Amino acid sequence: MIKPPASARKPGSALLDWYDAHRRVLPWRAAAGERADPYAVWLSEIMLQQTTVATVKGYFERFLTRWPTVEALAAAPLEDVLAQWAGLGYYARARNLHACAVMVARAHGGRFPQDETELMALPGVGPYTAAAISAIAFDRPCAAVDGNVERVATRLHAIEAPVRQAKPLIRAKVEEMLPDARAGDFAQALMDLGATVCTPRTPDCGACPLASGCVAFRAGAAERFPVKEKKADRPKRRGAIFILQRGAQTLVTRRPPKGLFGGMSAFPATPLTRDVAPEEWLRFAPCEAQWRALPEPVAHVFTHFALTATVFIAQTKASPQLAPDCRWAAGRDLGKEGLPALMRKAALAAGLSMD
DNA sequence: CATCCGTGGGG
DNA sequence: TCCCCAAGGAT
Repeated sequence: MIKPPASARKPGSALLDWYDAHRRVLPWRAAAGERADPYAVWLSEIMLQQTTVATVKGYFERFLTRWPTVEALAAAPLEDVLAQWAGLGYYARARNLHACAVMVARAHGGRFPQDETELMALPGVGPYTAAAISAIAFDRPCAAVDGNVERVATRLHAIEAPVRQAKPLIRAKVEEMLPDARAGDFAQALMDLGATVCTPRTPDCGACPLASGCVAFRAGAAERFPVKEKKADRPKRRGAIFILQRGAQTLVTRRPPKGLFGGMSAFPATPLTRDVAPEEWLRFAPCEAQWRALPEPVAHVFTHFALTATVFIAQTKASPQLAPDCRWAAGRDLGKEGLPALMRKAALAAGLSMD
């Protein structure tokens, strides 16, 4: 069959041709012409929220190996899921992941809904993820608008308004592009294009299948889009982390179910979202002990603040009075505790082996 | 609706 | 060093 020249066809068609030639091979992505497992699509989409492909790959493989089905994941203790998620960040995603698995397994008979609106009712599934699952797993014509697609769309139409306000317009523009068939491929093509060609800094417009219709490119100003709002400056905060050892054991706590590191295993610490002056640090120690501060604090940058945490270490022989959410972790199991990256940094600074 | 919520890599 | 950001969602 002879295809008409790309210029005479819908832009979505040129994009699909490009996708057939340049699509990325990713662990959660089905082979060309095959449909992906909805469970794998959902799992990958949750992990990929605000997280790079390179970082997600390993986590995705480990999750899928350990919990091959949504029923298996639903049957797992939340603590196991959180431990497996440790290091990925945004831990509410892991809590919602588990809650969503339970909901799908119990209320939906183990099958993910195909409809965008029904998907959005699931924990951790918002407008983008619902559209992505519906399109990729079920080939429904939904506009999955993520950061990549926002960038592509704002360039195509030279949208000057800050993306924050332009979201409805962007979605409308993407919906206009939706093809009659291959909705899943189209959604992934738009994201691949944004990730590999229509990149934030130096887009490769010469390789772009949509360049001929791109207003920003014709103006020689692709890099100017999307227009961004000013970012608030990151406040600096101080705090302390307490590592108490009893023989080969190390004291860990369970963080409260919400907030920073919600539900995660961690070392006792000052309230990390507050700036706590050095004079007050020892008030937050889990017990009385000969606390010794490491000479170099641990620096850790969160989305909305930068933390400098002094690490205190102490040994104890007796069994001190401890808060009820504390427990002793075997030294050789500390690596399996599933500690957030900050806590792992602290452990390494203290010379603990994390294997 | 602005804020909260992690982390690691690249320019 | 610093800043940006990467397949956002919940509240």
